[in-house]
Amino acid sequence: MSKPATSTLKLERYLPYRLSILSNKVSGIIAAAYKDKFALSVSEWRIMAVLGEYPGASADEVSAKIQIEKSIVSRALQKLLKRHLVVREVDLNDRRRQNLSLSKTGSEIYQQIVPVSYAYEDRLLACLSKLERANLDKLVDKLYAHADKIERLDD
Amino acid sequence: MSKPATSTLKLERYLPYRLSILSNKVSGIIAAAYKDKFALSVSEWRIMAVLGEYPGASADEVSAKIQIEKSIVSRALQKLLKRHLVVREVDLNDRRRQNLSLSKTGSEIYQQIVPVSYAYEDRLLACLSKLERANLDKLVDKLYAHADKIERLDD
DNA sequence: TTATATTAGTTGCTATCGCAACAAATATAG
DNA sequence: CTATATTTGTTGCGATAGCAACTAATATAA
Repeated sequence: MSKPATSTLKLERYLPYRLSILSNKVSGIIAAAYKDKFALSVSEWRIMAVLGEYPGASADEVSAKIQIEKSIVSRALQKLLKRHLVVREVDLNDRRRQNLSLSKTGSEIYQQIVPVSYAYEDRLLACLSKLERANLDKLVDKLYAHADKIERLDD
Repeated sequence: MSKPATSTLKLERYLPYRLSILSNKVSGIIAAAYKDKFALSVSEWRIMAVLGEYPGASADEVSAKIQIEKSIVSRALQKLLKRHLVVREVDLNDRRRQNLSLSKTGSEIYQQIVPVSYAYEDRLLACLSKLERANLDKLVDKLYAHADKIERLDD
């Protein structure tokens, strides 16, 4: 039996769409919390998160890590620097490079946000069993790696 | 054993972040295809997708369906109307409302995009077994429903 | 050395986002 | 009926996104 000449797309069952809605919903909830409690956008918070994990990273490394365009990282950094949440110093071995890290205040805020973030994750994952969580993790990893491959093929 | 006073967030293992990266990657790949082949943004395509499934929907209904702010829908519609991909007519029973549907040209483009969209989905899901796909579907559904609940609690 | 290419980061520009204010039509309350 | 509230859709405006051009520093090649 051949396919009908005219078909429709069931948006609600279409995985790319479903991922996008789910991700926006989840990010939206957390973004609101960050914004309310710490006056940070998701991008700003992610930059701080990278610097919490990798002190001394450069803007370029941050950009690559969180897959945010370097111009956006640059402007988000300007805000974080102005608020003295992040400090930077020119790398003496390579003066193009600027090493970034959380300031004392930045670290304190970071330390406050980490448990809040994990609490949101826990709350979100509360609907899944331990096995389901492990499965989800595996599936997302697989898709992630595979999407990377597709992306490279397309270029 | 109590938690250490200082902890870091492993961004790469943080589900909200992972979902966001995965979703952006997937959407980005498909967005590029829509843009190249049909000069449509993802929002524009989604509007067309809703109208393909539900001809006669109003802008508000489209907005609710795809969870895109009504101002964005309004402006995206202006473009689609200008390109004559969508037509609209004032509802005679309620003149606030405007019934939207794909034009003849719009339908033709829609018919071209549907298989392309499914092909991308297939290609993305090629890395998963049938069982894994079913699992993913179930997990996303669960998270989706649960995130909705969390969202409402927060308001 | 000098010329060229690459890399880090910033900035200009345009398009989009998303909230809030708004106008017009309709629904509801008194 | 009149006044008020709600609903649909548009628009103003500030914030953000993201491409591309740019500067400055470094690396590579001749």
